[in-house]
Amino acid sequence: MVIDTKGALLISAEKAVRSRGFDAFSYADIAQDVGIRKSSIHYHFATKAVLSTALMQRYSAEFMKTCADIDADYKTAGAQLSALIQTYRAALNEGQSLCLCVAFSTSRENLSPETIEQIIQFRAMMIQWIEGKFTAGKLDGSIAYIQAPQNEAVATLALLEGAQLAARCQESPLFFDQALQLLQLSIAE
Amino acid sequence: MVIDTKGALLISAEKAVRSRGFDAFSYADIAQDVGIRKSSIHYHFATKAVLSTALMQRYSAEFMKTCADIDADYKTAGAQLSALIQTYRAALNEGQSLCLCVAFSTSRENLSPETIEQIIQFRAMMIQWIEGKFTAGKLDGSIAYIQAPQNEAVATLALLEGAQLAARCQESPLFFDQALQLLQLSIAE
DNA sequence: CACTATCTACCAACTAGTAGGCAGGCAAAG
DNA sequence: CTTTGCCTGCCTACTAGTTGGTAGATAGTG
Repeated sequence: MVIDTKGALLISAEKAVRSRGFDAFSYADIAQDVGIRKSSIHYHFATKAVLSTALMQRYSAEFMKTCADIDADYKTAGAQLSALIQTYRAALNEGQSLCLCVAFSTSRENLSPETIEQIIQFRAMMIQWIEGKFTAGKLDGSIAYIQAPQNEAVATLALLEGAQLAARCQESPLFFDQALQLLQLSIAE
Repeated sequence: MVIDTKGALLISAEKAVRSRGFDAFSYADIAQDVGIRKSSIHYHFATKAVLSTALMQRYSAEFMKTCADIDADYKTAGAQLSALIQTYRAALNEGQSLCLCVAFSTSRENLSPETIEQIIQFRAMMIQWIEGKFTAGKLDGSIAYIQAPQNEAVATLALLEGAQLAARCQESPLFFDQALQLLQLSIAE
């Protein structure tokens, strides 16, 4: 076995949620994709809620790692923030998919409390990371002066997510680039 | 009959889509809400796709009217843009619902081509309206100077929609206000 | 023997959508 | 003025397909 079934299920489910949304993906879809029977999924993930939570947990952990990699690979706060924007742009997959967090957010009412809690924590983590970049950018001069780093961080996350939504709507990353252009311009790498 | 059934169905369906998402609302839900049998809906809207298109059409028309009202009620471009922000905030309904356009966007893959076309047109209309405010704001001095009105308009729509998503995530308009604060500050009413 | 991971064969509930009936209103024909 | 027939708007009863989930058997492995 090259990749374990549990992992394959998570990969398939994440793809499904990000491209079709939480309410529009079914066990049948990912079972076929992975190549096992629908009922066998329950061995790995007892309920859909358990799967969702595992999905968000994995996504959150991987994104934290991505952020850590960015911190290590880029020197200035501006370059780091710019790398995050590129990460969100790449996640778009030419307008085919969304950030898992965005895909989950619209389906809020049908999610388990645990999954919602993880989305909230993910957002909080992202806002904190972005805020850190604004604060650091003020010191190293790599980001144009910002008065309220926290509000600006919340706005930046909203902008990134909204831009993804816009790009997906038109199935083209053009709108993402347009929406992010002004933020990019305020960054001196 | 105080309100006709067709209208009642549209109202109920819009509420359902905006609070639960497109894929999570069913004919059974709105039938019960309106007080008729599930199958009777098909008399007014043959398929779900027809209903969706009607929904988006109505929404689009009403939003155009709202924009026209804003143009009539407020004098400066800054005040007009500010009124739009307030409209989006009110649509949040304390974090319970989203703009119909946002609610539809995540479910893109399951929508009919006609509905998608209408969403694209709605977005184009909004971007044009916002861009007009930035251009006018430059002239009447009610909005801080902006170099690229079109890109800024795309960014503003993305910010509004992303902020709605964020607020809904936490079921609180707080994040919406935080995200929009900086844009608000650049407006001198 | 026990454990892991999968299978087949179900289930009840729900999905959008269809077929055909029926009550009441309205309008033209007698 | 009444009869006839169509139209509107809803109904009951149904279909085929899908949903997440369960029960129990089975094959392979240590």
